[in-house]
Amino acid sequence: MTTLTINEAAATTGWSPRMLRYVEQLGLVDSPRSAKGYRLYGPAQLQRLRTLRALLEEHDVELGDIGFALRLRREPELAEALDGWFDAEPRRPDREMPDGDWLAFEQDKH
Amino acid sequence: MTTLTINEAAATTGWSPRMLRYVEQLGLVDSPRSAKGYRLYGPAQLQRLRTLRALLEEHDVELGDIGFALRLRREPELAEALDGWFDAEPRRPDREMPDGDWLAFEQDKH
DNA sequence: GCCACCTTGACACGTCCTTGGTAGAGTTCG
DNA sequence: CGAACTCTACCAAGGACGTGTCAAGGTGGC
Repeated sequence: MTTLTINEAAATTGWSPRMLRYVEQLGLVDSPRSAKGYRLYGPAQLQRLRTLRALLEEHDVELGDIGFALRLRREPELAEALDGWFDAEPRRPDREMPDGDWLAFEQDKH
Repeated sequence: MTTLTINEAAATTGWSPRMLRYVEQLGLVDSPRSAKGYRLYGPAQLQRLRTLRALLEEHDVELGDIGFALRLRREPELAEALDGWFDAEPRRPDREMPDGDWLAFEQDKH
C-alpha cells in the first residue's frame, strides 16, 4: 500500500510538514496513524490535501474559513441559526409609524 | 419617528457606535441613510442588531465568521466548491497496515 | 548501535482582524 | 449662534492566524 510519512506527503502535496499537522489540527485532513503514532498518508489523504490547496488558491479563502465551514457542517444548529438570521424578514423600509410607538417584534421562528 | 441615530441605536442594542459602523462594513447590517449621510436605524435594523448579538453570544461565533457565512451565500460557487470538497469520496476505509511493513518507493512527482 | 525521521509542545515573528480613540469637517436643532 | 452629534479616515493596542524552528524523547531500518 502506498502510504507516505509526513515529510514525504509534504513533498508531494506542497504543504510543509508543519502545515500538515496544522491542517490536521483544524480537523480538515487527518491521516490514520501507525501503531506507534506516525501519521500515514494514503492516496485519499494526499488527494484531499491537493484539492484543499486548490480550493485555497482558486477562491480567496483561508484555512480558518474552511475550518468554520466544517464547523457549520458539524453543528447543524449553528448553521440553522445563521440561516435563520440571514433569512430574517427584511422588514419594509421604514414606514412612518403613527406616533412613535414601538411594536413588539414577532419572530418568525420556523 | 422610529428611526434612531447611531448613538441611540448603539445605546439600545448594546453595540458601540464604532462596532455598528464595523458591522455595516462587514455587510451584515447596513442602515438606510439620511439625505446628508447620517445612518438611520429603524426597528428592522435594531432587531437585526439584537439578534446578531444573540447569535454571537449563544453560539461561540465571531463577526468575521458570520461575514464568511455571508460570503458563502453571495458566492454559491464557493459554497459549492466547499461542499464538494467536504463530500469528496471518503475513499475505501483504507485498511490498517500491520504497521512497519511499508516499503520505500518512488514518489510520483506530479 | 546509529542516525535519520517522527511526535508533541513551545516560542517567535509578521500580518491581519477587532475595537477604541482622535481629528477635521459638516449637520441638527434648541 | 453654538453645543452636541455624525461622517470619514486614520493610528494603535491586543489578539488571532499562518508558519518556521527548536527541544526532548521515541521509532525505524541498516
